[in-house]
Amino acid sequence: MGKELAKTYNPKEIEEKLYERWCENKYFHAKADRSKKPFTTVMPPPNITGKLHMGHALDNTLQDILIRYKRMEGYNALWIPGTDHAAISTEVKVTNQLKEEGIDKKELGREGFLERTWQWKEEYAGAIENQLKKLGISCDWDRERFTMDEGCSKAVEEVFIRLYEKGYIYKGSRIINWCPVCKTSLSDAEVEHEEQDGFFWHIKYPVVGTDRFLEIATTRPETMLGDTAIAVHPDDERYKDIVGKTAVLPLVNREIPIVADYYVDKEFGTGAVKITPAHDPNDFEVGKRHSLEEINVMNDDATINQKGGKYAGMGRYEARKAIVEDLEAQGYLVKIEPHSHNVGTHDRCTTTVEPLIKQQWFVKMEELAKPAINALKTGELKFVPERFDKIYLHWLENIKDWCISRQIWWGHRIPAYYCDECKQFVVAREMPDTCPYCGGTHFTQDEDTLDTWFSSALWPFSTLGWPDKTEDLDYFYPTDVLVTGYDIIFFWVIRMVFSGYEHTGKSPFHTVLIHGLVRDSQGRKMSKSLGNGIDPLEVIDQYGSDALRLTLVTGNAPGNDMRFYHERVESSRNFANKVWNASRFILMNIENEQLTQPDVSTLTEADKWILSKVNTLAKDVTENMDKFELGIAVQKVYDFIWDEFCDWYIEIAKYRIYHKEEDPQAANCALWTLKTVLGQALKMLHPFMPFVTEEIYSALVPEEESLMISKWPVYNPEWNFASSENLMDHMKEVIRGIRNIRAEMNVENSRKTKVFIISEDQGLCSGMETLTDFVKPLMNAAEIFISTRKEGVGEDAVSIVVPEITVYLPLEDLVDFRQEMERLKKEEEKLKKEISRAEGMLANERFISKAPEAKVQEEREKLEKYAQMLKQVQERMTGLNPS
RNA sequence: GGGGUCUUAGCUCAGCUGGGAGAGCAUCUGCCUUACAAGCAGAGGGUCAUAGGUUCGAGCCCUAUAGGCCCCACCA
Repeated sequence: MGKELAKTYNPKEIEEKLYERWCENKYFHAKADRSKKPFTTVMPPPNITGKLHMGHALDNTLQDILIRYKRMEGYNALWIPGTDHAAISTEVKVTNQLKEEGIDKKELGREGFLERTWQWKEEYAGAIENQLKKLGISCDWDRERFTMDEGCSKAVEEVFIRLYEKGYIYKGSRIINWCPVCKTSLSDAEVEHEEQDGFFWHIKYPVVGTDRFLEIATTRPETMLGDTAIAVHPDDERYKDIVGKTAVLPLVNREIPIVADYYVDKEFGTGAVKITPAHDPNDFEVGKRHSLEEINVMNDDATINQKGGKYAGMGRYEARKAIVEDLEAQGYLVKIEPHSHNVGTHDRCTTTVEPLIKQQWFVKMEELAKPAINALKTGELKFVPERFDKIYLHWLENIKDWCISRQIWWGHRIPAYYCDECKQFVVAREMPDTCPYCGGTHFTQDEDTLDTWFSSALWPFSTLGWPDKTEDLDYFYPTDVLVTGYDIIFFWVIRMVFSGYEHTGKSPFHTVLIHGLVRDSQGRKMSKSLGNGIDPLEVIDQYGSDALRLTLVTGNAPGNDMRFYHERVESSRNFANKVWNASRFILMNIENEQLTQPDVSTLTEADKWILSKVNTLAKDVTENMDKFELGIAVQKVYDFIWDEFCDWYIEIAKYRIYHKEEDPQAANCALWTLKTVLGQALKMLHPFMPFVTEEIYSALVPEEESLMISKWPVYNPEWNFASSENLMDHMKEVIRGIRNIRAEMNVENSRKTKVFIISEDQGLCSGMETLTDFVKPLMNAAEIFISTRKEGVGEDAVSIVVPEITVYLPLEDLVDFRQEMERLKKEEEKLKKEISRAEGMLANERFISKAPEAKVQEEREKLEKYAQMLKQVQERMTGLNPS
């Protein structure tokens, strides 16, 4: 900060400069150091699919607040950044980019495509890094990682092999979710279910050997080409006699059995279900139970294959139409009913997923899930807020085997090698020399890659060097807190936890801090299709990084979604400016001053009051931070700075500053207090608004290296001044009362009055006496008289009653006795109401006996206070009475 | 079908373990008072969704109800 300080805070001038300075000085870098306690967190790696959105800004702001706070508290704070290769998402993006250039990815081939995708990665990871830097986040860039870098890839391979050797990974032919556009299998978590309007087609199947027909209802008539049975409920009287018989599949003319299975719901549809084991997960299970044939009638692109006879080559919806037409023509279609049902779609491309039977790799989940479930029950892991426990547990307790193989190129290739001779495979770290089954010497690696979450599941320890036993791993792991949105608990958090237990024997973190989504001003999800996304960079450009950060962390409870709109950022920006200007005032006045710490005895009541306040603030804010109540914490700092420090203390301190020549010692007290309190406040504000605070602090305390590595304030009982706080509370009441009356009576600002402050409390009087010079401008007073007895006040004064004090403002010509009486009557009424409320409570025996003593005492004191005030009001009314 | 969450000032939301309802924005009234008009001082504005219950005491805990949002689930 130079001598010429801008009147308004200009973030652009300082943000980049400060960030560079922090980086150059390696403040973000942490290395293992046994003399300090570590605090570790890993960044949820953003996907390299595009630029960051507001959700990332929130996620990283929260992490930065925590890490900066812990760093200032003296922890060896490590925050590991990185990006995720985002397998399918990225492959889709690159494929589309190629398509725009008129290139089919198959033309490029695997190697060419991967080369192209690595280029993409370089470009986007770089852009993401720049965005994060604009946000001011203090992660250790020296440790930046990527889920497909060498170390992470090594961890992935190691995990795959270990789980395979343990029997937890297996290859099997099962029904999986298939995306016909991406042409890959998907895990259950990647399928989104959405309600869609469709139809129920009722079709009748002739029962062989009878003249009966069996009517079934289906939402997907095209799958009938693969029907291998009809199922009814075993106890269904309607169908009991035909169980065991066969029916003829219309159009196909295949004879299929009628089986009984408890899966069927008698009440639903017609009570008879066509069974297509190859195209429906439930039917697949039924098929297994009854040893039914599995007929796959679809190709990978969801067109009908040659098993579908005349429909071969048609798309699934085209085939549906043709089949329905044929059924109708041949008299098998009974009716069509509208019906809405859930359709599974691929979360990355929204294509309707097709259940298909495929050879895939799976992770057996039952055993892995157990310690992850236990972690929550023993408290080794906790969610903030707690309600996400249930979501986590419910998912884990119902977990099914995880399909981990993907038929795409971008990802970690499965370390399984097939013998070219006997086709058996070997899972190994390297391509084997000879086949253990047939002695063959030529192998081909499995073409498939792994689910993207397979590598991110290892993120908390793969980034610290695992599987090697590194010093970093030993020192920084397990990490402490994971910050992420509730939308990826299933995908990611759960998988990190069970992976952590399986491979390191520990939960990868003890706390998961969950946040919600950032929505637009109307509460809608920000999305590309709606075009309602707000670019964090644009907001930073307009209002500054600190303003964006403050906006994201205030006025929102953990785990809840928030709405984002410009007015909120504006008010955050205004706060940054407020801090800037208050500091500017202080800096202007301490320039060229040799401030010394005054003896406590020379401090005024006002100084002690604000010092006491900031001291208590440190305690409160620390407590909130430790409970992850970041929004509450920053609110308290905000209120302190704006309401207490700026609006009261600075105003009170001005008198001594302006009279420095007359009393340099008094000025020293005021300036020292201003500097000290501002310093403390800046520290507490720093995790939230790092730039403006650092910039000011470096001017305020130039002898210190940097605010971000300074010590977090700690509560000190010696700086707690209860009586000063009490005195100032009264003084503020008096001033507010006077301002109030003046505004109400339209007294011009230029009209300074005498002020008489009357209180029976001698201590209060002498305390106030010490402040008179300071507060004169605040109450627009010409002179202040303080006394225990009412004297020298004429009746043509307005009175203001506050606890223990009556204030008189001689406003002669403005005083209307009738009006003054009215006002006092209203005041009297109010007090009487308060008194009767307190009396009512205290008259309640059960309140006296059951409520805590402190509460009862509190009510007694209130009663006393109001009674006293009532007396003051009534005395004044008698005085006013002309009689 | 199961679970979660929300309903508080005109708007957006806080309100920690139950002890006299808060903020920001907006509105109204004065102020360019030598840090700040991105500001200062003052004001108005709420049956805390509804109905019960627990309690000396409920915005907060319990049970229903209504409406909104979200997640999970194999009802063809």
